Amino acid sequence: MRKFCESGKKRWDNPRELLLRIYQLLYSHFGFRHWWPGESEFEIMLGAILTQNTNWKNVERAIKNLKDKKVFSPKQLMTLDLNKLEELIKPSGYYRQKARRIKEFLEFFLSPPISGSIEKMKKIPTAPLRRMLLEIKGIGPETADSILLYALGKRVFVIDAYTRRIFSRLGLVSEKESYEQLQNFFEQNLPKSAKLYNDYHAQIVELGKNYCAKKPACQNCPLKPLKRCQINFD
DNA sequence: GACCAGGCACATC
DNA sequence: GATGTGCATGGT
Repeated sequence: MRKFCESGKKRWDNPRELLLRIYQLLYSHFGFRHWWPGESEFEIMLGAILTQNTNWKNVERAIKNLKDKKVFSPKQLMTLDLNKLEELIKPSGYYRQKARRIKEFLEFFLSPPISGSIEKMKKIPTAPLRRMLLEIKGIGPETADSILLYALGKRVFVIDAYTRRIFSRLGLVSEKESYEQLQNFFEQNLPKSAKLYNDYHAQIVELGKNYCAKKPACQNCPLKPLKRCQINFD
C-alpha cells in the first residue's frame, strides 16, 4: 500500500525515518508552532468546536465577542440564551449548529464525573475519555482529539483534511484511509510524545495553509528536498 | 462571483 | 460501507 521515497541518494524505505525527516524539514522552515493558541484549556476546547471547517480568524472573532460580553466561563455560557450565543459566535460560521454543539459539550463538561474541573477531566484515561467525547453530538474524531491533545496534553495524533491531503500527495497513504487508520500510521511510526504530536500537527496545518490548499502552491514548499517522492512540485 | 477554510450529522443507496 | 448534502461566515 505504501511507497516510500528517495531524497537525493537517500532512500526512505522506513516510514519512521521519513516521518521524522518531514517533521525536521517543517520545523526548520516554520519554527516551533507553540500550539494551541488560547489562554486556557477551556478556551482551547471551545476553539476546537468553533474551528470546525472554519478559518481560524473567524474563530478569533467569535471568541472575542464572548470575552467582550463577559460570558466566557463554562457556567456563564451554559446559562446564556441560545439565541444570544448564536449571535455572538456568528462570525465563526455554522453558528446555529455550533451554538448547539457548545451547549451539548458544556452539559457534558459541567456534569459528573467532570463537574467543570479540568483536573478531573485530565485524570480520566485517554481511551474512555475519547469515547465519552465522541458520544457528544457535534464532537467528531478531529474535535475530540484536538481537545485531548491540545487542551489536556493527552498523547493522541490529530488528523485533519490537510494531513490527509498532504500525506496522500506524498504517496505515503491512500486518500481514502479512515481517520483511525491515518491516526495509527502516525502513532505507530512516531516516537510516543505528546509534545511531538502537538507540534507535528501544527506544522502540517501551517504547511497546508501556505502550500497545500486544494490548488497547491508548491514552488517554495519546505518539503521540496523530498521531491523524488510522488509529490507534484510543478 | 467562485472558491476555500484546522468537520460533523444525517439520509440514502 | 460508501457517497452526497446541509450547515454559514469572511478572506482571497
